[in-house]
Amino acid sequence: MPELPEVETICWRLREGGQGEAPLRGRVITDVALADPGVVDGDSAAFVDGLRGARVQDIRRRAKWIIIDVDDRGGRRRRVLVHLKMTGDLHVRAGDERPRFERFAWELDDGARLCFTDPRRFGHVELLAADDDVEARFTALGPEPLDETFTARALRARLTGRRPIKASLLDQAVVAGVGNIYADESLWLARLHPTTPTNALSDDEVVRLHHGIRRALRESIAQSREALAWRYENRAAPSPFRVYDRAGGPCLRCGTTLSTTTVAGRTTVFCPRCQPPP
DNA sequence: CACGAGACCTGTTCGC
DNA sequence: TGCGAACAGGTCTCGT
Repeated sequence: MPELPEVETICWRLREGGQGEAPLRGRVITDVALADPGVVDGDSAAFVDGLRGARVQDIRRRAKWIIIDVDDRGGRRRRVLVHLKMTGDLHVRAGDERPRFERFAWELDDGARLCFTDPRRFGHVELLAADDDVEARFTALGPEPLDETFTARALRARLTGRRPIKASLLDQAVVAGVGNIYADESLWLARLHPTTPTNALSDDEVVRLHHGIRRALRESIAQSREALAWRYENRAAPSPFRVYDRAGGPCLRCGTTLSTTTVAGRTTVFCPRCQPPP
């Protein structure tokens, strides 16, 4: 499921606790339960052994990656990278719970467990070597769209080629963390048709797109509880999204029926009136 | 080189 | 109600 706002919210939830969960920071991993060794990149035995006795120091996000800093039982700083891909989730559960689709879990010193669940098994986890440079893993990623340094000018500089603008938004080297949902949300806010050639955007359109990306992501993080509840628990609740999953319904701005098309192989929803073809 | 299609997996939803 | 087909938020790899 997760794009930048959902991954950000999961990191926040793990860091701060809440919703019945205790904060993960400071917990010691007493054991590792590996229900599906296939989710571990690299040596799965080293993953289990390297984390046993480790203490969690921090949980961070870069693009759609979750980075967990731990100090292993020898006191060395190690990093765990988790990518949730389409259907992964990471959450703290009571010690006696065994969630459906659990792939691995860390048994914690307070009796709880950090569970990684993923029905589709696209997600992966990796324990980096002690001397591995985390940042080096992410050099191909574009800027964080919510950073102060991500300006309209910075966006413009990366918008090259004549592929559809939606394909560019899905490219993690252009903007890190945007996926199919927030690409559609951003383009609707910017009133841009998803197939507009990237290099045909005017300066004004780039400014609108820059604004749309940041607004869509910021507002989703702010409403993250709703978004998560909608995603995971209650599809009957009102959709927190402006166009995603609303095909066939009315545009929230002009009432025109929202259309779908396929761009870059992905289902794409847009308003044919607010977002006229290029 | 740039771009799109296919592959990776499996659960859920849709249509007959 | 049952069953197969279509579809799903991401990212790599490969072929054109």
